[in-house]
Amino acid sequence: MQSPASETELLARARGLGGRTFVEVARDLEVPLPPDPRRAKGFIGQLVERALGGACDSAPRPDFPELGVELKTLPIDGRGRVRESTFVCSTPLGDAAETEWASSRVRHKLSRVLFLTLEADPAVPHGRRRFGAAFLWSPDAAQEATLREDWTELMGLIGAGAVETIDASRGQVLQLRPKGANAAQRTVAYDADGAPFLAPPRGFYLRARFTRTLLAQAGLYAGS
DNA sequence: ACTTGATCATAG
DNA sequence: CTATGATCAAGT
Repeated sequence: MQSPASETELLARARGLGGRTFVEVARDLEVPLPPDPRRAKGFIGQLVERALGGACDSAPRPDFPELGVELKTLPIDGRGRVRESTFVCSTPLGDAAETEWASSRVRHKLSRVLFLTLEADPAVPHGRRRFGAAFLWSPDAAQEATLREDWTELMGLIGAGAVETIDASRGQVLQLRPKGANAAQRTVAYDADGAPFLAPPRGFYLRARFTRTLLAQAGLYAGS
């Protein structure tokens, strides 16, 4: 699959997946669908990247580098509501931690996003679940201001050596949560005096409450 | 129903 | 180990 030449083409391809089941798309790409979804959490995301002609590696760049577009799947429950938060990127805890919102990875990741909704109703067998609507999003002025506030607060605490005081309840739309293989994983962080210590790796996530508003903004809100 | 903390797979 | 892709599952 060639990479899409424009946003229009990318969006058209994504919309072409709408209504199709996971098994159908996997079969077309000649990749087997893992038998146990619990052990294949990111599989559908990877499948969609391939189906749309995006980058299939794990390089720290947008999924569609020429277009500057990031692809995110959005799991939707039986009532049309977003079920899960959306992972954005890992959180820099090291001595080279970012200090400017304008050059932050969060801002770059979220500058242009293609959301593809998918069925995530436990009542539907995994293979029979279908892709849904797709829409492109960039933060408007108010959304960007809120993201910047959250990011600045969280990174400020990290810069002050207080990463361990941060829990997932902080942040209006952006939150910090563990992001690792398990709770025992550690990465290097720095305390207020600049001394290194080991801390669980963290990641930035968009709250489901927030992506739900994006769905509504796109005219796709099906909940009550 | 919803959130928070924990976890799973794969590539380089 | 870090990055990518996320969802699971316990607690409230």
